[in-house]
Amino acid sequence: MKELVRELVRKSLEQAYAKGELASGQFPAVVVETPAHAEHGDFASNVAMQLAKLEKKSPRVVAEILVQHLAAADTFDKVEIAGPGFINFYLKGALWRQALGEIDRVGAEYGKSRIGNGEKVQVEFVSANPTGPLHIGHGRGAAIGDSLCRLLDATGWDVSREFYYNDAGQQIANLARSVQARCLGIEPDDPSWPADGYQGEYIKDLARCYLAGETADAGDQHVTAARDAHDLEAIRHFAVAYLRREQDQDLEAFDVRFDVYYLESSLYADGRVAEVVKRLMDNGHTYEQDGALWLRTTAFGDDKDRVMRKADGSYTYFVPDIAYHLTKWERGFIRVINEQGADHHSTITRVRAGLQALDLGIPQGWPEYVLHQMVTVMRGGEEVKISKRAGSYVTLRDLIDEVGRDATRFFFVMRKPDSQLVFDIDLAKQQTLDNPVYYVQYAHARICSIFENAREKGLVPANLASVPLDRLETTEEMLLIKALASFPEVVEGSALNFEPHRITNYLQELAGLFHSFYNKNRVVTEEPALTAARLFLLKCVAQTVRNGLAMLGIAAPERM
RNA sequence: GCGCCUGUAGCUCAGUUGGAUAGAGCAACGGACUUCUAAUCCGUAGGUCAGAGGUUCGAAUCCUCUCUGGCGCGCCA
Repeated sequence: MKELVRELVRKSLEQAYAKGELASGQFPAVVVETPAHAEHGDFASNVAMQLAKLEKKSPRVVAEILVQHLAAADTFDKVEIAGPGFINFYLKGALWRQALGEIDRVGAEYGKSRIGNGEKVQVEFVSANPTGPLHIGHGRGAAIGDSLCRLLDATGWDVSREFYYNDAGQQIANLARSVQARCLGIEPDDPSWPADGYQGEYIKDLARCYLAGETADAGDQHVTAARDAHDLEAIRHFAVAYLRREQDQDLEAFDVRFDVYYLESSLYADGRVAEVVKRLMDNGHTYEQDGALWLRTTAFGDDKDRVMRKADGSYTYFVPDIAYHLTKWERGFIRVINEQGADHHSTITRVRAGLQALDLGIPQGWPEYVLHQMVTVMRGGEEVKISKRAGSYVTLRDLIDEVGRDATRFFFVMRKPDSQLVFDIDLAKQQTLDNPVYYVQYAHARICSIFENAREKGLVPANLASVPLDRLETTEEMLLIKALASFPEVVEGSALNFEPHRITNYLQELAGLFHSFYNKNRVVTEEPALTAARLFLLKCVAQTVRNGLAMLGIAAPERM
């Protein structure tokens, strides 16, 4: 719809220029937007103001010229010049109503587009270390990352979801020692408790399962516990598989799935880490100092150089990180998006610097990042402190169990990733009007209930051809139709900007418009034509709500 | 100290990429069910967009500085 107006303005510019009424011949990109106030029309353009300087004419004069050349009598009810030089467009109602036919025709596809052109894009998200259960921060990452994937998929990208397991390195050694300590009956306050050990209760459970000889199945790993408290390697192996299984189960409960699980350990096993180190050295970007091998990341925008290989001979985490991202490049992902917590933002510069130092023609800004800020959990008006070490924190599983999957997902994506999120458990649990997710779902359920009522009266939704759409003319109906028509644009903006919260905002607005409509207008009336038209409108509203919720991985219940 | 993010109504937050009179929800107050779900709706009140400069026809939005809060600055990941 907006594109239609844009095109007409563009033509009008060309006309005016052809007739010599515009001198410059330089046209700015035509901006058409939806004004904040309805009295400024359905759409407005500021081209006249942008052109005024070039043309050395007042904006209103330029606007006059453009309006004269606007060949669109059958498109607009009214076109007027307002304020400093805006051109306001009032579309014919019939044109708006046509959008309903489109929604009905494409159904579940409504809102989707092809702007991604089938290009491959990889989204890496969650990527939690297998050292403990998923906590609330991972939850936000999972919800945002998964919604992002759904949005990119909806806009025509070929999406691959990836989870990177840091199953090697220092912290896994800490994990193994912590479990071993528990196996030996050592408590965290004991002097022989390992430094930097993980103190959580789950370590105790893990130790018990290990000693009991249980089997942990995760992905293609099937590890049976060796039961020997002195076999640190066996403990490590079991602990990683055990915690991975726990995480997989949590993610499944959250309805988040991945296409690829990539193991850090495999980068060592297949020699990729060694290869990367060699290449970086051959390229002359490294040097030795204090017994360690350094990468000159300052040559690529970092504020200090980074150690690659420690004095003890092992690699720091960011070497496998570079090797890992190199595999993404080699796997043909021109676009890669990493969704992470903002506390890891310093890795961005490092990973990009490392990739640049490989001299393989990888673009400077590759990969892209979406960082989400920290989550604060409130319960009973008080902040719940999160401390992994002490083992006291709210897990993702706790949340799903307590407030439900749908509310959890909605709450996690309803703020833009850039802002910190206050997760109010009490609010999310409330099944009342305060809770935005119920507000939206209720709109859907309510429409379904109206259909139920209509069916009981023998009314079935009619075909578009036989529905007198021109009977839809009240303010509430027109507002609903216009909101429905803007959905594809919202989806596009949401996907292109990596901002799923635009969808939650849109859905709350749409639900609000529906509830207003419902309270003022009766759907099932004595008048068959009007009833048919309104049922058709609501069919489109329900479809759009369903489509929007689907992009967030949230259910649209028919009954509540 | 340096880097990233943030600051909008009492609270939680939007704000269509620079547009016209800054919007929702909650909380407060006042209304609406013999009617398809009142888990809803309607109305009232609430603002120096952290502050100061700058850019221009036009700034919550862009630039500079100051201040607030969060995160990060390891031979941890």
